[in-house]
Amino acid sequence: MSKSLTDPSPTQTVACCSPLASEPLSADSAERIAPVLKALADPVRLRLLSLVASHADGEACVCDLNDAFDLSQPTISHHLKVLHEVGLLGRSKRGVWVYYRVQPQALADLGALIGGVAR
Amino acid sequence: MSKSLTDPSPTQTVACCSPLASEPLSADSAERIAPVLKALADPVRLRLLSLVASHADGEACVCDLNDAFDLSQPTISHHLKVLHEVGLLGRSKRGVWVYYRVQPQALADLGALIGGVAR
DNA sequence: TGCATGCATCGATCATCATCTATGTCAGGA
DNA sequence: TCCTGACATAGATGATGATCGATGCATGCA
Repeated sequence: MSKSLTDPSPTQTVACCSPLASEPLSADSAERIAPVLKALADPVRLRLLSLVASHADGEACVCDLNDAFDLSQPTISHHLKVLHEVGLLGRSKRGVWVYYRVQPQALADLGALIGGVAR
Repeated sequence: MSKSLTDPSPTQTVACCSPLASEPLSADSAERIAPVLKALADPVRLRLLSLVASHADGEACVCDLNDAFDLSQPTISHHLKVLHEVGLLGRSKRGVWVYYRVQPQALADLGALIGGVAR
């Protein structure tokens, strides 16, 4: 409710755990990881994240993102919020515009957790 | 409806795409990837996959998995079916028992897609 | 000060999902 | 042949989620 606009990691990342296949996941860890995956598990959010990640300077304005979808502005805003809340996207406001950028470490941690690459 | 019990990859895996952060994901790719992530994005299914993956011989009997959760047998069966349908778990029946095993390549592909490791 | 623009929040709606109980199916043993 | 045990399927229900239109809140400009 009182989060700073520039807060880089609103929630904990997934850097907590060894890869899925290396040892049984605790119930607690699973409860912590699932929301991050759930945030990613939507076609629109996947494309949003990918768009932001591959944008010049690694960040993108909401106005640009809106135009890439046939969805209402509130819907895009909602999806960006979901990605921001789990720590996959950072957010900064400059003037009237809001820019989102990926958090590379969060993405790398998640990839390692799933792919089994040593942490 | 007519899937073989031993079918190793009921659906396409995620080996289709370059990493999320390397270029904007197409709408089609996103629609294909999201269901796999959605299958993973549940605490119970995360633990199930992890349990199977870290089990001796890389496979586990449903009876063992049931005992690890405070959930009904049909619920566990449902979750296993979800993981199987997206190609994350393989399945084989021996006698009265059914064994599930991870599909390492599917997991690796997914990890690379997210983590950005070159495919 | 007043207005337009960029984005977030609110409240509603329809769809999807996790879970349950009940039941079906199939294999093995008495 | 009948029964038991292992697992899947069916149908119902309460919860969560994706989306929208309406509205609120800043910022910058005239």
